[in-house]
Amino acid sequence: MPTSTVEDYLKTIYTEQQRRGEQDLLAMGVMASAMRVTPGTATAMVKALAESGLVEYEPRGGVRLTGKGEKLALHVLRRHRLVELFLVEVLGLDWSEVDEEAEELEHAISDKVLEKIDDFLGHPEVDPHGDPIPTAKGKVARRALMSLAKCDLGRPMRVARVIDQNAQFLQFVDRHSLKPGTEIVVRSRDASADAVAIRLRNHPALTIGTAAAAKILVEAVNS
Amino acid sequence: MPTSTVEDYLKTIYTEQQRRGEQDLLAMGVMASAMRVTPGTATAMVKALAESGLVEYEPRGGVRLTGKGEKLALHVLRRHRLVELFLVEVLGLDWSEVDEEAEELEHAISDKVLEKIDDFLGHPEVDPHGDPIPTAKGKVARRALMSLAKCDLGRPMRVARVIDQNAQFLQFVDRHSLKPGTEIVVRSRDASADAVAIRLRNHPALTIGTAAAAKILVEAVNS
DNA sequence: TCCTTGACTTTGATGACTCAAAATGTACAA
DNA sequence: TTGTACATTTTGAGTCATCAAAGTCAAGGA
Repeated sequence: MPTSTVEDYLKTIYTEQQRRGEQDLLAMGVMASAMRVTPGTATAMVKALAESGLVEYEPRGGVRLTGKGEKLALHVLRRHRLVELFLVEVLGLDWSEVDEEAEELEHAISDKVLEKIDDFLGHPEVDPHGDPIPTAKGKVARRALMSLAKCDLGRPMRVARVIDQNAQFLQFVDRHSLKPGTEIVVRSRDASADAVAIRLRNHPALTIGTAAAAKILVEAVNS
Repeated sequence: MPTSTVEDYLKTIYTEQQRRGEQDLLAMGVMASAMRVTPGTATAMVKALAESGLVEYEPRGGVRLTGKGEKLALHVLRRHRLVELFLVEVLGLDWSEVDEEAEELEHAISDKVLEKIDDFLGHPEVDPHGDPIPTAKGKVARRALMSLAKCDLGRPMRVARVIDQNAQFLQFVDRHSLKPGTEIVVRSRDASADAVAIRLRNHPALTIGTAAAAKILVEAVNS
């Protein structure tokens, strides 16, 4: 019976932690802006989470999840991602809008319904954006992915994950057929121009900025 | 952006109003117990709803929905009932458990998802219990139904609606194949025994109490 | 008419979550 | 060493929904 606010804080700590590498402690300023609350609010909430044993909090240091907190965060993430996939696959929503919808639904879905959805979808491993879906036991499949900003040049790759839930960006990705599953080759990079030139089968050449390229993760095509 | 509490109060006022005939004003005591809060809480909330123009409140008289309040109540009911049907039809939950699930989901579903569900289900008119699903515009199809406690004796009827969300009762109804759609004949009633004897094709004779019979609504089989 | 009873309302408090703004701590630059 | 700038924490306050318990009203019986 954690409140949905608590669930949101834990989810945010987990995902921010992932996003910023392993820096261990997450600063309160980052917390506050990720949660879109004032710094004072973040401090207060994090202290409360620490009281509940869900996080460890070091004053003026930052916050990190405990085992218990991570378990709950992963459960929330499982709900979020299964719901996203369900909305896309079954109800036909666009992948750019399901994050927002799932934001609410993830707090309202019981375990029973969740597992029905999981069965219905055939126990998928990733959501529509390529984000891994934690198992009911809290295991997350790890994949070694590279971004378009860093992968080998000239080598055939496949888009595996897009790390940005912004609807605008997702629509851009879709318009250029860069959704997970697409095969792609990075032709060249130009650091000065901050640009990455890519090529897709049956598509005109495309050049995107490094920041955008960094948000598109690929894996080597093994064949 | 009404809170889910507000939505629950409005839904309760609407359904209680329906249940108790047209008595116009709903007493605060009824409100309080239907919402499972103390009388003081009900009074306070109803006053707040009156401030928002969703209900009319007469101190020591009771409460009734305004047009605006009824519209919102019907929208909540639409969400609730479409979700129930979806859970039964698509995810395969038992009809005895979907009311509880929908209780949460009804507050988390956007209009966009709701209409996708409605499309997916083919614009159904009733939920798994036979309760009418209001249209997006707030129209409720009215049907002239009789309960097993009052309908004609010996005449073929079809179960159309079961007015009780209690899981135990719904399971009982299911066990005896009395779900909506089933054809049924009331053989006799015995006021002293408080009993109603019924018969279904391919089933042993069954006698149920008047209170249970009153919760099962039927319509004449027209053929 | 008066009193009792039961329904209802008011009052004072609480818990969760939030903000604004004041206070504090810290790290780096001079 | 001493400021100062900036991140963080603290403080005081507000909203929403709730309860417990005290207060009030109104209707019917004596």
